[in-house]
Amino acid sequence: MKPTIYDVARAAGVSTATVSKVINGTGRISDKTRKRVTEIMEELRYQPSMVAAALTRRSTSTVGLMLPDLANPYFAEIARAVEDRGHEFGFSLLICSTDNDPSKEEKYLSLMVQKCVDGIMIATSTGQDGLLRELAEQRMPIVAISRELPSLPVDTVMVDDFMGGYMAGKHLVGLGHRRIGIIAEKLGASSSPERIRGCRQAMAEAGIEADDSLIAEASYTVDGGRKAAARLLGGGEPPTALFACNDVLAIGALQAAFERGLQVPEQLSVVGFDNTMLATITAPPLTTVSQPIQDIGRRAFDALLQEIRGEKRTKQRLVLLPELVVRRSTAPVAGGL
Amino acid sequence: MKPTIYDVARAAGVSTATVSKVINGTGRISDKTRKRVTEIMEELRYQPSMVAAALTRRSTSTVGLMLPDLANPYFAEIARAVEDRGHEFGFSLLICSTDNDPSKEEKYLSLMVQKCVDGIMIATSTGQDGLLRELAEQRMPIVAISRELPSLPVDTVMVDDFMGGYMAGKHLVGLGHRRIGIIAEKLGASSSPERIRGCRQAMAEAGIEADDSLIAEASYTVDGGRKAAARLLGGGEPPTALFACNDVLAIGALQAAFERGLQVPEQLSVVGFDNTMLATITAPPLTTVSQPIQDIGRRAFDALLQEIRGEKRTKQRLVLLPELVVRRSTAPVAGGL
DNA sequence: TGCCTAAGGTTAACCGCTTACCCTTTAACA
DNA sequence: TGTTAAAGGGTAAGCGGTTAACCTTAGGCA
Repeated sequence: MKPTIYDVARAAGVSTATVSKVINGTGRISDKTRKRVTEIMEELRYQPSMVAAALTRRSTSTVGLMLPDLANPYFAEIARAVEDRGHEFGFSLLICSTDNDPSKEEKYLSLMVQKCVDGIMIATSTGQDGLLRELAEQRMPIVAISRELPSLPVDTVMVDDFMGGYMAGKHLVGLGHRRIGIIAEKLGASSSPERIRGCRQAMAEAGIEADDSLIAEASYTVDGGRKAAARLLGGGEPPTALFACNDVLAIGALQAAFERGLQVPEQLSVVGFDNTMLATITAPPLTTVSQPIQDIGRRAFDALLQEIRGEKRTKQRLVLLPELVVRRSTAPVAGGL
Repeated sequence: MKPTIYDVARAAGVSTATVSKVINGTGRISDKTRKRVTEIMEELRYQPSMVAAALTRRSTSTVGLMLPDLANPYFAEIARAVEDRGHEFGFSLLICSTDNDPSKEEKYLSLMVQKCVDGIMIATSTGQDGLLRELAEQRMPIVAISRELPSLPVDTVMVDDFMGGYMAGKHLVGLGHRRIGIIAEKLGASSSPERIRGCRQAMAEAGIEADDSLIAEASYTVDGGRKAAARLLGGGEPPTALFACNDVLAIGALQAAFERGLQVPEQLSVVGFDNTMLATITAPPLTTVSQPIQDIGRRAFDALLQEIRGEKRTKQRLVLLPELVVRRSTAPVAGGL
């Protein structure tokens, strides 16, 4: 049987209170006693039970992380960043993949409450009513990552999607493109609309009229991107450049181009978004708008931690700047400027 | 304040024991009482605390998952598979990325013990002494995923690495290749050696002599693979085919080929291993040995669950068969057979 | 010498559930 | 009518820690 604090106390000839104080470095304990207790703990290979401690402390040192799919590289990278930052402060993670399924969201949210997480990070577009709203109103620490939960009193850490879209658009316009297709995620609550708006702003500044026939919706998969791109490229007057609202979709676009025998970037430029590791391994490597994923994960955790510790009075909204990473999937429009 | 079981009991005019029985469906409770208690719980929005329950039940319904890096697609996919299977049975996951750093491994192992996980899944090559051995000997449920822990009494779920290597080798040999370079992970305890052995077996059967100058070690990154491939391709009599011990390394090989101006597959064939999503997005798409990742995750969890429930007497070693997925990165050797 | 205080511990209640065991009521049955 | 037993629920002792409050001792100081 695993030794308990009682075993340690008995062996050391002290009370459990003393042992507890030694473990936590609280209270006043003489060096002599501290040393003896420490030795006994070592000897018994004692590991304090965090679940018992959690019960009295009313804190589990665990935070929940809800995301659409852990197998998606973007979210896996986010999760890793949060994990690392959390561990630095002694927190561990309860990760749940929702597949953007509202019923799973609700179920996992409830799980997190039952497991008594100290706070929740949400990287999934989610219903803003039901349990989540209830929790937010009860002041459960919550931070939204990369997606907004506009009607809820929670912290938000995200990238400037509009600016990112603008950068992508500007880049393409600068290369002389005037027919620019856009591939967007389906989800209403996703970040695509802002990215699109940004891209169109850049186009508008160059005097290019918005053309809704140049926007295609896709499901959040490579294949979704491929099909959407195929639709755009198969149209009457096909675009010379494609802006995909994330790297996964951009990869689909690359594939669609390949299938039509279009050279990238000579005959078609492609820009992605996120700058996941995927962008570095495509051929050609993908020009993309880079999200500071490490930073997002870290800041999001830090914000949550402040909430947990009650160090904050007001909800904050942190918007980080994206950066354009030019690789080899974009080039001046065919035929020159 | 969150309502407790006492609040529910009081409001329903019953004892906490009764409420507990209603929650867990144990004991004998009349329909009338059950209904009343259920209604009160709903009304109070009561969520039972799993941490309190864990303390008395001595079970947290949580399993630990140790892997090298959650941001690595292969492990992210494993994690996702385990997560899904776990949730089916009411278990959640405590994920820790070790970066193959022995000190982190030890630290996270200790964390898992303190958090009282019901079992541990290890997908990281790890020191087999220290805490892990101790736990294994104390019959803590443990299963090794994809890597063996030979000297420890634990269950193992893995793919037949030898066979996978053999399939890759056979495929290349069948295409007429005779100079086949191999890119291996560095780590001693990794699965590379078996994969290499399999590949060489296939070569030997074709009458090709082993040539150690055709093996290059790489760190587990795209860049590592790129450098290793560059070394092999830069040699005196360069190989016409490359077998990389995983997809990440294979992608590096693809890049190295591109840099040298070698056409894949016309001038160089490349085979990977794992069949992660990466293999589908490279250009050309990667021929690779497929691991049944879903299956591995699922089986591994099932084995662990059996251990946890004490339904098993003997340790088992489950070896799944890989499958060769031929895409477009391999072709008959230049110059024909 | 007497009083005060700091140092170093101890006591015991409590955290929110679970569960072995016990008690009461009622119906069945001989 | 008395006996049993099943049904339905209550009692209370933990689970392994934490912590407020309290106790004891000894040194400092007037």
